[in-house]
Amino acid sequence: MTKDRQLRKKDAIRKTILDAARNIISQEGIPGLSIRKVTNAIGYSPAIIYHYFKDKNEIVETLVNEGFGRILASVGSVERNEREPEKEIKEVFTKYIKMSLEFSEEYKSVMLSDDPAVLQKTGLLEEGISNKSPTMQRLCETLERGIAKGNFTATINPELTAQIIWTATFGLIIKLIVEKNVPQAQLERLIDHHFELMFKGLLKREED
Amino acid sequence: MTKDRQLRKKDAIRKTILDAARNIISQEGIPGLSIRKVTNAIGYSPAIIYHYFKDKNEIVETLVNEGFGRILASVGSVERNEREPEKEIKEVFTKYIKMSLEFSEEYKSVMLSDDPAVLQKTGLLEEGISNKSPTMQRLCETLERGIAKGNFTATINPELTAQIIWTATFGLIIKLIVEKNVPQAQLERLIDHHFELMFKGLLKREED
Amino acid sequence: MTKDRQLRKKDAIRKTILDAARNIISQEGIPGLSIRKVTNAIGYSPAIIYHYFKDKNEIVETLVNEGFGRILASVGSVERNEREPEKEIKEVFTKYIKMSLEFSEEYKSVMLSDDPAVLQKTGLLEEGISNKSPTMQRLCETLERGIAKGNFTATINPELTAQIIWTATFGLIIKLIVEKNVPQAQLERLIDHHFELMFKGLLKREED
Amino acid sequence: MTKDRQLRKKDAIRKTILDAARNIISQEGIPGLSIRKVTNAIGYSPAIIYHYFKDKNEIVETLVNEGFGRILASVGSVERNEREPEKEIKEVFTKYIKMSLEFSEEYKSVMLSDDPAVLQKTGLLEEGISNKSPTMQRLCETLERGIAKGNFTATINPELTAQIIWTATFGLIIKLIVEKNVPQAQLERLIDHHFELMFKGLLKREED
DNA sequence: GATGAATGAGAATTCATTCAT
DNA sequence: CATGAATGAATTCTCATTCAT
Repeated sequence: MTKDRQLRKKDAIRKTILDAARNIISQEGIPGLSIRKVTNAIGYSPAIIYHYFKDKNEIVETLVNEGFGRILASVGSVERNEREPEKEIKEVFTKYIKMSLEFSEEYKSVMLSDDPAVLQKTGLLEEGISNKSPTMQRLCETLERGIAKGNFTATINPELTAQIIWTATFGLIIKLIVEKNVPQAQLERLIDHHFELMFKGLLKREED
Repeated sequence: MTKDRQLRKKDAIRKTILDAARNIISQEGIPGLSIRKVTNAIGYSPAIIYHYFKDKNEIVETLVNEGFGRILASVGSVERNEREPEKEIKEVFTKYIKMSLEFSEEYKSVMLSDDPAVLQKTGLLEEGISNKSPTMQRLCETLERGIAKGNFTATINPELTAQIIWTATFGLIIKLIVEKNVPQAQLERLIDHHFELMFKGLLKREED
Repeated sequence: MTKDRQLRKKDAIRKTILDAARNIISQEGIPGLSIRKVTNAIGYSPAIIYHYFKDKNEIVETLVNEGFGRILASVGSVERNEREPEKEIKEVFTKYIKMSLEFSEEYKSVMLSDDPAVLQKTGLLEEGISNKSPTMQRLCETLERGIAKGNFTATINPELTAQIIWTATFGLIIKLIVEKNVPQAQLERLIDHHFELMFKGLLKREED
Repeated sequence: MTKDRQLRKKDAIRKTILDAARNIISQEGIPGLSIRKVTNAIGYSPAIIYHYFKDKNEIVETLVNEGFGRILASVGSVERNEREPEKEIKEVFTKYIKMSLEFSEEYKSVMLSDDPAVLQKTGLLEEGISNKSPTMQRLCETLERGIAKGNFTATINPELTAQIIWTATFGLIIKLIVEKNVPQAQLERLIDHHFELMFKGLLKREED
């Protein structure tokens, strides 16, 4: 119908706006985003924004939700590795690091936001989180599987360990984002060493 | 004499300004700081700021150095522990975590700022950082001592390990700050587990 | 259509702004020009300026080019006089003097500005200027023609001579502008005598 | 007396202030002069200025009068040259050019000021000026002497010629000041050529 | 004499937003 | 649907000047 076409067109323009905004954010960060820059980029006038979004904030929020979804989806797509759970963990987090760095500014803003609504999605330090957050649940399961298989130290507390692996990785990511210009080679050395350190404590030892 | 009193008064006002600025930063972050807000808060006219500080940047820098100094001082006060370097590390980082949580908003603002001036002091991912930053240097030395003593795995690269220990701890701190209301008991469990994980990878194993 | 009308309106406002700016410059000189004064004069808010001009500089440049263009156009309209190049020179400079006195305040502001952007257009003392400035080029050509024809002393250096004729005339103009109330008759006597001296020189000639 | 000493000291400080101001003006021009810069330069506080001068303007005026006096004095010191009046003229104006360039900013401001009080001293285009201004009187006398001796063309009107020589030289000076960075060699070529043209004129002479 | 403190006015820009068309 | 025009509030910073001490 005509309505359909209109809706589709409206969505297309929304997308154009979001694309431009995402682009600017990835280059200049969220504080660098301005309506003018967006409309300059897409060849429209500043006023048009308010036709498609309530205000600047709505753009940011939309972007943030989107980025979040994308990261979760990619992480969720990692397949179980029954035999070597540590490889599964490494794969999941490596993907996670990569995705985070790809959408670094969006990632930073979501993850560092203390807006309660956002925190409800991002919080993971509370006791019992593994029963609430699917992501943490899966990580815990993987850890438990590893313990059961004899790959991981039996003494660890799965949930706490999951939380610490997560915060440790999170620290690396954030630091990499903040320091922006870390050369590729150094970045890879850091990531490697990160897992090295995590695992050498995680894996079962002969003497245990 | 009078000069003394004047100097003290000048310092007092500088302090007032810094207090106001610190306060604003706590609430709105470094980008939220503006000369106007500061002078509104203290009931002066904007121009007076330039009587006490060269420019806005000098205020930010002063605050950054101050916060940094406080943390460094506390961390620096930890004594060497020749026999058990891992205990020294644990003590240093425990103090560091405590101090960071105490001045959490300032810590967050400083550590997450990508202002070049700030980054010059907070950056630590670059290769060779252990020759530049005294803090990283000490951490590296401790690691090397631990390797020499046979406490730490000989295969680790001290600088990279120092960086990863740091980023991992940093991630824990930031997450604790962002999630604000983590209960004390959970907080302590997390910190304990953090070191547990770090060390079990760090300590030398029999089979090595 | 509507676009036309809009464009015309936009141009009209640009013109309003330029008029106000020109007015202020006439009264207070280029350094006296400020965005605020302009918008106060036209009853708009300061921000709107940036809708019509990139920045303050663009206004100044536009004005400078405009004034310059007017003078150049009038000077350029003088026809070549092959037989008596000195008459051509006299005519060009007479027109130049007249135009300068007509837009005296703008002329003064522009010609005495040491703003680099302005100087780039008004500078003419540098060696080789006759290859850069069309005006100086034409003057040089006329001088060379005069030498070739045997009208002008062969020993003169065309570029240097062009520069000196220019500066001498410039001095007369500026002095006339500064002293404002020179009576018409005296003005004409001065201009006449100016060319007399330029052409014949002070020293007695044998043929006199 | 004590009063004497006080007065002398007061004068000494006035002089210090003026020195600093002169220095700043010669580097950054009159618009570049600010109370703060002056007091920074002399190690006093801004407020002290108002002890010795009514306001900023009084400093500028004092400087301007002083510079003017200096130029006149130096020009007045040129000795008469009975036999070759053209050499006298050249010497006077060469000295004048040199002095003007030395105190260029002050010179520019005085000479371009249209303040009536200043104009009374600087005006010289009016008919009969040679009976009012000592400087112009002397120049006229020299020209008349030159005519009497047979060195200068008899047809010239001394006063008008004096005025034109003056304005022509003035144009050269102002242009040199405005264009600031004219290299020394080019400057000398221009000055040479200036007198060449004044003395010999553009038109070819039979004796050439 | 001298000054530190303070200010009000003004400088150029930038930005999100509104509104009539 | 789209926009040009306009604004008010904000930004940092500079400057001449005043005044109590």
